[in-house]
Amino acid sequence: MDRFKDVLKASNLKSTHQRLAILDSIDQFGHVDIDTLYDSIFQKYPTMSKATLYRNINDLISFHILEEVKLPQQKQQYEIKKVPHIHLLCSECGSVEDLFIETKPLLETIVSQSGFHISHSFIVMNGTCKVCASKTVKAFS
Amino acid sequence: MDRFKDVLKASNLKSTHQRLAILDSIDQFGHVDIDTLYDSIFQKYPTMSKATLYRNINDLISFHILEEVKLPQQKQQYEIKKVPHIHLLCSECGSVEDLFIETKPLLETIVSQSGFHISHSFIVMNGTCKVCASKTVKAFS
DNA sequence: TTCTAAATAATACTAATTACTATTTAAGAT
DNA sequence: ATCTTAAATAGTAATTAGTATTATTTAGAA
Repeated sequence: MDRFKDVLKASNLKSTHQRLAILDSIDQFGHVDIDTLYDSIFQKYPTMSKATLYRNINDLISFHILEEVKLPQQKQQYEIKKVPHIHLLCSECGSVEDLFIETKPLLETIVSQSGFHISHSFIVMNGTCKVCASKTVKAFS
Repeated sequence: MDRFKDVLKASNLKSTHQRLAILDSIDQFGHVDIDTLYDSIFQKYPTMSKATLYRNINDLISFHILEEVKLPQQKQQYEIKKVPHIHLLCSECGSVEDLFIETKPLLETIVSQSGFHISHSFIVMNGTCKVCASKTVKAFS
C-alpha cells in the first residue's frame, strides 16, 4: 500500500495520509476524474477538503508523479504517470483503455518532417472497443 | 469572409453576425482559448455576451464545425475542424503547430493489436519547436 | 413585407477552482 | 521518546468558468 512513499520521498514531498490516499485511489481507478476521486477518498477521509485534493493533484502533476488525461467531450481525468502509452476511448461504453505500443516510427517521421524535438507525446484514439464492436452486429452481413 | 455561411447552412444553422465573427476569429487564430477569443470578438461586437460565445461554441462542436483542442497544462482551445492532423506543442515558446502527416501505419498497428475500431485520433507532441531548438545552443559541442 | 422559429443579450445562477489563514502534522534533530 | 519547524491540511472565502432563463431581436423563408 505504501509503495508511493518512496515516490513522494524522491521528490521531497511528505507522505501524508491524504497524499497516499489520493495516489492509491487514482492507482486503483486507473483513470479518474476529480469528483469520482473525491467521493472515493471521502469514504476513508471525510475530513479531507476538496481544496486539498486540487492542490495535491496540481503538485503531483508538477512533480511528474501524476499526469493529466484530457479526452474530447469528457471531464479531465488523472492517472499515475506510467511508461508512455496511448489511450483508446470507446464512444459506446465510455471505457478508456491503455495501449502500450511502439510509436517510434511515427515520432521519427515527425522529427524529420518538422524539425520539432519531441519530449513526450499524448495520443488518444476515439472509436469502438473490442467488446462493443462485437456486440454491434453490423446491418450488412 | 463569408465562406462560413455555406458551412452553417449545411447544418441548418443561421448565419448570424456573431457566429460568423466567432468562426472568422477562430480561423484567424488557428487555435484559441475562450478568453482570447472573447476579447478579440468583443472589439467588433461589444454587445456579444459570453454566454452566447459558450453556447455557440458548444453548438458548433456538436455539429462538427469546431473541434476542441485539449493540451496538457493549458486552457482548452478551439479550432476549425480540418483534415486530420497532429499538434506540436512547444514547451519553450508555447506555440502550437499543425502537422499534416500520415498516421495510417500507427492506426493499423493499433487495430491489429487491440481490436479497437478507430473513428478518429487526437495526437499531441510536446517538445521544442524548430525555432526554439535553433536558439538553444547546446552546452556540449 | 410579414411571419416565425431560432438566436441573442443580459442577468441570474450553479459549478469548478484557487487563495487565504489558523491549525495540525511529518519527519529530522536532540 | 520528545522537541522543533517547515510543510501540509481544513475550512472557508473569493474567484473564475460555465449554464439556464427570459424578454427581445433577427435571419431567412413565404
